[in-house]
Amino acid sequence: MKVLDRAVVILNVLSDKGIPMGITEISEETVLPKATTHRILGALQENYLVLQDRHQQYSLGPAFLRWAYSYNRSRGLIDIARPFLQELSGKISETIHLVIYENRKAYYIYKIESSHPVGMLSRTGTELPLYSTGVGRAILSVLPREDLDEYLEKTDLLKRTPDTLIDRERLREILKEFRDKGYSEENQQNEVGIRCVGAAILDSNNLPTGAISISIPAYRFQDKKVDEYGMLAKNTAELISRTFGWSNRD
Amino acid sequence: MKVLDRAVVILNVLSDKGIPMGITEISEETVLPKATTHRILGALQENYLVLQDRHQQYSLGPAFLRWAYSYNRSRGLIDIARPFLQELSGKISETIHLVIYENRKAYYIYKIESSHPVGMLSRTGTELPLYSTGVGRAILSVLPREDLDEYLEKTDLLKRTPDTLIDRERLREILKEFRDKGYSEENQQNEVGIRCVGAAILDSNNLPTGAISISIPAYRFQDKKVDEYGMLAKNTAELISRTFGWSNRD
DNA sequence: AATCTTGTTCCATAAAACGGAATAACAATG
DNA sequence: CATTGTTATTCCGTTTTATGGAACAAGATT
Repeated sequence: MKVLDRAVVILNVLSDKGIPMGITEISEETVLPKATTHRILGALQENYLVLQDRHQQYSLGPAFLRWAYSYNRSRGLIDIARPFLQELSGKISETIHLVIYENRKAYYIYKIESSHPVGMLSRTGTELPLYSTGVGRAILSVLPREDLDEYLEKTDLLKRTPDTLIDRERLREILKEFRDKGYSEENQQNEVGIRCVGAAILDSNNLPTGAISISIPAYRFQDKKVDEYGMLAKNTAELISRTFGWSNRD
Repeated sequence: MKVLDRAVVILNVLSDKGIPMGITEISEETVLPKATTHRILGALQENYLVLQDRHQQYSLGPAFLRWAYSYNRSRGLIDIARPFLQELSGKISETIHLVIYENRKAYYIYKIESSHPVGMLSRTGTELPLYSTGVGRAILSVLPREDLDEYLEKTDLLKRTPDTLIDRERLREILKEFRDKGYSEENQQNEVGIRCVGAAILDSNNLPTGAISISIPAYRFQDKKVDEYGMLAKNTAELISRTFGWSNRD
């Protein structure tokens, strides 16, 4: 795949130089024929990967901001969160999930199994319900009012288990409680036999960028343990949030 | 230059999704044959533009960080503007946008949301319409006559909302008014429910190098407030322009 | 006005991309 | 554990596309 490699070389040269370059300079630096350089630059320009100013000087374009931002979000979150989840996993030997909240949807991106071994990306890409999962509820609980309104309006609440709460007003109430407590709960709302606590990860804008949860078989997750685990989730999420740029609640 | 265009499409799909994707999903989303998708992804991977995890899921690679950094550095606009926007954000707790005007096109590059910097935007890199946005109108209003003529000639004015003004002559008139006042306005021209004021950032040649805007939900942006916010935008843009080399209007 | 430098276009040729279809690897199911 | 349904990867003859030397054009410099 020659064109692509060459395009990358050109972009790297532009990036290294840092200031706008003429086509001759680029073609010398990349050791590519001028005609070829010209053609590739033209294609790059059409895609806003490079810009050409009024003196025919080329420089990198703004498209990279978008891609870099995206890279930072997904990859960055895992890298930042991993050590904290490892630590949490040392204290409790239970299943821990990390999800990313992107485009108003949540996806699993990382998982630590109840035994210490680490499982990666079990079923990435499958969107998971916000109203019935620990992670989802944690995210909903910290959402701005308008966003929550929109979510509740557009979403069908389905009985995923016999216990699933599908009353919108009641859901609002418990989300309010979760927000105050700093962690969310869920008892066999999404899957029979599984009980969860969760907490949201916030960015510098106080918006949720993801969430973590601790999942335990319901039969051995007694009520009296909920607060203990909930606070663990809350504290871990807070540490991750800090590293992620979050500074203070409200 | 087909491969390049297709590669860009693939990267955009990955970027929009935000999380790792399988090759089938990518090929469906991009409407490219699977074999082709596979080949291009392979080439991208060799250049570290995409990463493939152990479950054959692709995501954007770290190469973009380097390019985005370089882009930002060369365009010092953000750095210059940031403190002034911060200051403005302290006075009003509303959403503030910074755009760069480059090659006759405008792009969002920075945003502050109710006094919390958001930084790079996910939508950065996508061109935004000049005739219907606050920032765009601010830029058009200070353009030399010939440039405006050319813009109006070459651009299709589309009804982006029911209210969008698509009459060229009328547009000319209000741009003239904006130029005299020093700030632009826009009421639900680009997005229903959003009302803006904007002001252009000028360089030493008196040409627009960018613009800023204040966006407020239309229902609480009363007419009587427009001039107050407009002047704030104007004054802030003027301070940035000065630091950017601009000396005096006309 | 002449000359040098840099950017752009041409076009026959060679090379690279194409994509339908076969195959292989994996996961889910019964 | 065999079977079925998915999803990823490889193959390869064909078509399209990129190639780059050279001619040309546009500025800049002398």
